[in-house]
This record gives sequence, structure tokens and C-alpha cells, in this order.
Amino acid sequence: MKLATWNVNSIKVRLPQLLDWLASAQPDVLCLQELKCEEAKFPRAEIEAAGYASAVSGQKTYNGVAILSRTPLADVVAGIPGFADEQKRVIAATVQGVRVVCVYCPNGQAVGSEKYDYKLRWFAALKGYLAEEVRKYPRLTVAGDFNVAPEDRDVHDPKAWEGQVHVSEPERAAWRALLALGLQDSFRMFEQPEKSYSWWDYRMLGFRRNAGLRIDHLLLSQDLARACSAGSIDKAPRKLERPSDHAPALAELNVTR
DNA sequence: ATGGCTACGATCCGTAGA
Repeated sequence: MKLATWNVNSIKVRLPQLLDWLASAQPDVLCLQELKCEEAKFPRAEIEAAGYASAVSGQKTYNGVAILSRTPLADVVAGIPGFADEQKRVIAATVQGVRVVCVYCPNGQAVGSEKYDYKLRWFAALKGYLAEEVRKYPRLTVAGDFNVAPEDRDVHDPKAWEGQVHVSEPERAAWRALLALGLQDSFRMFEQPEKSYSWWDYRMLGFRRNAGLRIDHLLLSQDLARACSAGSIDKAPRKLERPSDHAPALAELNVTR
């Protein structure tokens, strides 16, 4: 099973690139973030024609998440149960016996801001949710845009970013709290090129300079980690005209499907 | 140099992303 996650930064603008990427990369499951689109306007028919079922939680202008799958999606749950939130950031579904939780974690804007506090509260709620999901589903993946660069090697210029939002210690502690539930960062299970990132600023020639952050991740439960044979980031879509600022991240699993 | 792109939904600029 080929699992992937991609923050598309507007499903409407990126639909042609998404359809091309589905055809070339052929993921079995793809988690999408930042749809910026209401459910009613989600291009379900085009995606279905490409061979993918979808579970969508969307809103106008901001946020919005979806799970695409070549096989049917079961037991769809939107949001973090018990955590009241207007912002559509989480959707979960079961595919081929694998529980998939798609997340668009808050940006946090700036350390000490109201949005930063929300980010930390949100991560605490996510941890509570996942603690239960890990128990319920031995085969679990949490995939998405976490808006946290876990370590300095995930940051192009750690000195410049020191203490900033996305790398601050409380955010990294929130990330490690997810790992402490028994989840593994699939990308780091394998040898990887140095300076591997998943997001590059549109400004300042960020991509050309490889001035990026690795903030898009696929976490795997122990059972899935044992079945994982590869982890990667596909930079190709970031090279296109009018790209998303994020590239897709992938994990390959040897599970029967 | 604290900006610099991009998308959106409201106008001819503000908000947000990271």
C-alpha cells in the first residue's frame, strides 16, 4: 500500500496537478490539506473519474482536509471528537484495514500569539484522540501537514529559525508526545538525502535555494512501521508552474490489499 | 532590508499561510 500526504494549497487551483500526480505516482491513499473549499464544491466527480473515492471535510477560504482512496473508505470521522473547533483540520477513515487520520495542524503564526496557544491546545487534543485510536487500531497512520519541523536537520537554517514558530521547544515537545504514543516518523526509518524538506517559501526563491522545512509527515503505528519499506518526499510537483508550496510525502507499506 | 509570494474574498486592499 502506497500512502501519501500533500498540502495542495487550494484544491481548485491544484486540481490539474493533483490529477497528473495521481496518475503518475499512483498512491493507494492520499491525504490532502488546505483544500480551501466547501464540501459542496469539492471536485469529487473528477477525482472519482481518476479512480479515487474521497472523504472530505471542508470550509470556505481556509483549512479543509480530505482522504482519497482507490478502495472504499469506511467509518469516516471528521474533527477531533470532544474538541469543539470551527476549523476543518482532521478527517479519519479506514481503508483496507488501515486507520488513516489526515491532519492539518495549525500554523501558530508566531510564538506567544493567540494562534500559537491554539496550536498547542490543538496538539494536546490531538494527542488525547490518538492515544485512543492507537489502542483501537493496531494498523494506524497519522498523515498530514504537522507544521512542526521535528529536529534541526529538518530546517534549512536552524540558526535563523531558532525559537521561531514551527521549531520552538513546546511545538517539538508536542510532536514528541505523539511519538511517545508508539508512532514512528516513517521518513526517518530510512537513509535519506541531507537537507530533505517538504515545504519551501514562495518568496525569496525558497525552492531554488532549497530554503525549506520538513513539516509534512506520515506517522506509523508499530504494526505499520514493521511493514514499512520506504519513505520519501516527491519534489517534482514543487517544480511545476504555479505549484503548491508543499511537496507530497510518501510511505510504502507491505500490507495485504 | 522584517520585505520578498500565493490564494482568497472582499475590492483596487486585508488576511493568512509558514
